[in-house]
Amino acid sequence: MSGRFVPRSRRQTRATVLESLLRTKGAFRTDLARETSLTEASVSRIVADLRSEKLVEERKESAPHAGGPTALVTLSNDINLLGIELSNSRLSFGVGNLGGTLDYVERMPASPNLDQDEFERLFATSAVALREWSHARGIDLRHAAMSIPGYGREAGNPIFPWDMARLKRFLGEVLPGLSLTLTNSVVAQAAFHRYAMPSTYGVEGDHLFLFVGHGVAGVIVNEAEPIDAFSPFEMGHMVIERDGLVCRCGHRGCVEAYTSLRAVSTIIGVPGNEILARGDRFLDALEVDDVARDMLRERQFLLGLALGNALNLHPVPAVVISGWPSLTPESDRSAIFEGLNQSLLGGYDEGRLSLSFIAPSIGNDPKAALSFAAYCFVSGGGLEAASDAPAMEETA
Amino acid sequence: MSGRFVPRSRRQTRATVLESLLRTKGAFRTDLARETSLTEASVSRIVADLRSEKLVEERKESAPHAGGPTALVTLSNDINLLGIELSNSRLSFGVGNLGGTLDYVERMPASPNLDQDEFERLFATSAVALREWSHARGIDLRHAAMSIPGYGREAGNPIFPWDMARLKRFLGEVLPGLSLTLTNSVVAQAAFHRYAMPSTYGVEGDHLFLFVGHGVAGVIVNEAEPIDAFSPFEMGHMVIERDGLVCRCGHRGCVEAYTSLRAVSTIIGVPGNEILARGDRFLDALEVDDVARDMLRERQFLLGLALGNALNLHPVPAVVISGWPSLTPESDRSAIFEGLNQSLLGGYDEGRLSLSFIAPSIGNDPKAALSFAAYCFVSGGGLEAASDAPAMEETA
DNA sequence: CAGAATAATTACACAGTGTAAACATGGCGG
DNA sequence: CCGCCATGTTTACACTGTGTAATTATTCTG
Repeated sequence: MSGRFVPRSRRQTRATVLESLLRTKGAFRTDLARETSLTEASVSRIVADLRSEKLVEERKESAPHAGGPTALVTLSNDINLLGIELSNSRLSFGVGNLGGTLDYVERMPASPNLDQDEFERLFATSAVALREWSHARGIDLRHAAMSIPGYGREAGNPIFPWDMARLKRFLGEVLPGLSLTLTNSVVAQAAFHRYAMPSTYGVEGDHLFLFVGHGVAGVIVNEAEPIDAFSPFEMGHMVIERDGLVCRCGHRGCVEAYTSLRAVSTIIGVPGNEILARGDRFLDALEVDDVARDMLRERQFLLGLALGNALNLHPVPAVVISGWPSLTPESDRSAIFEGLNQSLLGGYDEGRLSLSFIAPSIGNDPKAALSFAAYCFVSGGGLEAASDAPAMEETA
Repeated sequence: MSGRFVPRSRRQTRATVLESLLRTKGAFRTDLARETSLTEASVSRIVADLRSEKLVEERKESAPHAGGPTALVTLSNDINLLGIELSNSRLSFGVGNLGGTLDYVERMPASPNLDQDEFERLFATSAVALREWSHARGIDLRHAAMSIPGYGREAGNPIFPWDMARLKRFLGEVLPGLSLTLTNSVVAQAAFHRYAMPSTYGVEGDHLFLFVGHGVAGVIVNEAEPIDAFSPFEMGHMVIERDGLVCRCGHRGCVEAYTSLRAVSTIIGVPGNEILARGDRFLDALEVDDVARDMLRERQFLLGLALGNALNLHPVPAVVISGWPSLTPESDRSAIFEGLNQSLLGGYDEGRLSLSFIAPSIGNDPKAALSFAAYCFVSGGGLEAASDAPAMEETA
């Protein structure tokens, strides 16, 4: 049981410490030592290192009792990162710090079918402005991350069928000297929830975070693992009804064809963004009739059915759903549980699966990409990408 | 790029070396160094260590060219392990060595509903015989593994709903002083394929190994990861047909209800084990009529559909199917591809997904459990479980 | 302002590593 | 048959990150 000697690389320990600070937004050395499973001696050495590099700061703050810790270690706010976020409706990017504050934002409407040429045209000019802005302030960007819906499939991205090598090359040219990580939007969202939102949802531990928006996808959040190991969970194209509704992917009967924002907006005859904008009471606010309401219940049933199927393959103790179903009244939403009950092995049981809902967060782009950039920077130990270990460029 | 200094624990390096030897069935030191990413100096030290503990041996064997390696390092064959395998039709166990040779086997018929009391009665007497046998030969067992279908679910095992704590306690009492690992049957199968079969199937790299037997389950084999990190892949209870056939799990429309050996045997009116026994030409041999044959095609279509759904959630570049579909003619089997084509995102494409079939291996129990035991022993560095690091008892 | 309580730093020993030099082995040409 | 050559194997050494334990610093309490 004695914590035996298992040294890690310099980069790795630094990463552990920095990641802990990013998550907690500052901690005393004692707590740091506990969280990182290092001795206080090691923490002391590492913090001294990081401080000399101006990656962390210490603010005097004493505990209420005698002999408590004297200073709170926090990440420096002078580290600048770039986040780029592509979504179905817009392209946004911004510069911010490790605390998640955005200092520069630009958002441009974009079509769900934005092609790569258009993107390059759009971004090229903005990138010049961005560079001027940073240059004027003497800001140098330490890392950049771009999140893309559907990113990470071997088979290519079904939503934005871009050439990733070309994208990297392009960004490398437009933002010279800046290390960049591409990632899936849901992974970035997970980073956002973990690092930028103090405690939006009450789920601790491993869980599935599922988005029901234009697509139906999520991410398995494994607390014990680094975020870049999270696997995007593309549930949207599970066929649940043979010869069912036609989906944009070309198949029939996909979950997405039934439960996406687009499908819902067809049912109630209201554009998708308006549904989200109405928030909690959209069914009432939009005067949805009973027929449509029944259909929405049915759709939620199918969502539950598919979710159960997915959980049979990949069991997790908790699921958090974000999207339009989070905005329906509990009585309608119960259809999800009914669906779950018909597919989840052993049936749905509160004790074994905790299912919760959070309101879809809209309009905070590109904070998710920024959070992910922060994670990337930190998980590289705050060192330049070059020196040690395999580069993490290819992070999915 | 310079291979920086990242020491690992003694246990870990030993494990790496031993695992490599287990997989390759012997290697020259140079190759070992390459495979384990250690320097030859380190390999030298570790091999010297292992040799002094009689875990490995060196056999003189020189290369055909000048200055080649002089001795082949192999695992010792004097290390004895116990494998216990529970399946739907029998309970088997045996003692063997790291090379996979069984020196003692006992197989007992058991019902698919074998309950824990019966198991304990069955095993208790055999365990005495086993202990006498080993004692007479001065054999001491270094590790034991038991594989159980459906093992590893948080929610409990739907197939053998036993109390795992009690099972461990029982085995601990009947086989005192023997360290034991429980695992899922498919994980054990993966170990068997990796370590005991030189190259049964031509798949290299990550893949899904899918069994279609009494249940429909598989395992994702991730070459880069240790076997105990493999996740069992329970596809059998994915609901693919709402209000479809009743499944033994109580739900309707599960894959298993359509494609399990039991379902097939119902269609052609022949017991499941006979189907497998007939091998390659069971359709002809059993004089299956055209109606039944069409149904089997349909069932394979559903299997493909479900597989596509599963792969959407968890993409892998290759799938190997073992079970009755492996025994059907290619013309019938093509239905699987049709099903895949209707659910797999982007459709089925040879270039992106390699799907292959291998004959179901029957009658080799408990070799799979033995292979897994070998893996466990080796991945513990061949050290007693006590000393270092978190115990690996809980391996799923 | 002394004492108590805890935090933070530092000296030390240690384990596992890579580098590079020394040593060993077997085939080949003379 | 012998020395050379090419390669494999071992060893001496320096280095890094670690934990332990002793030392020093800080802040509250009485």
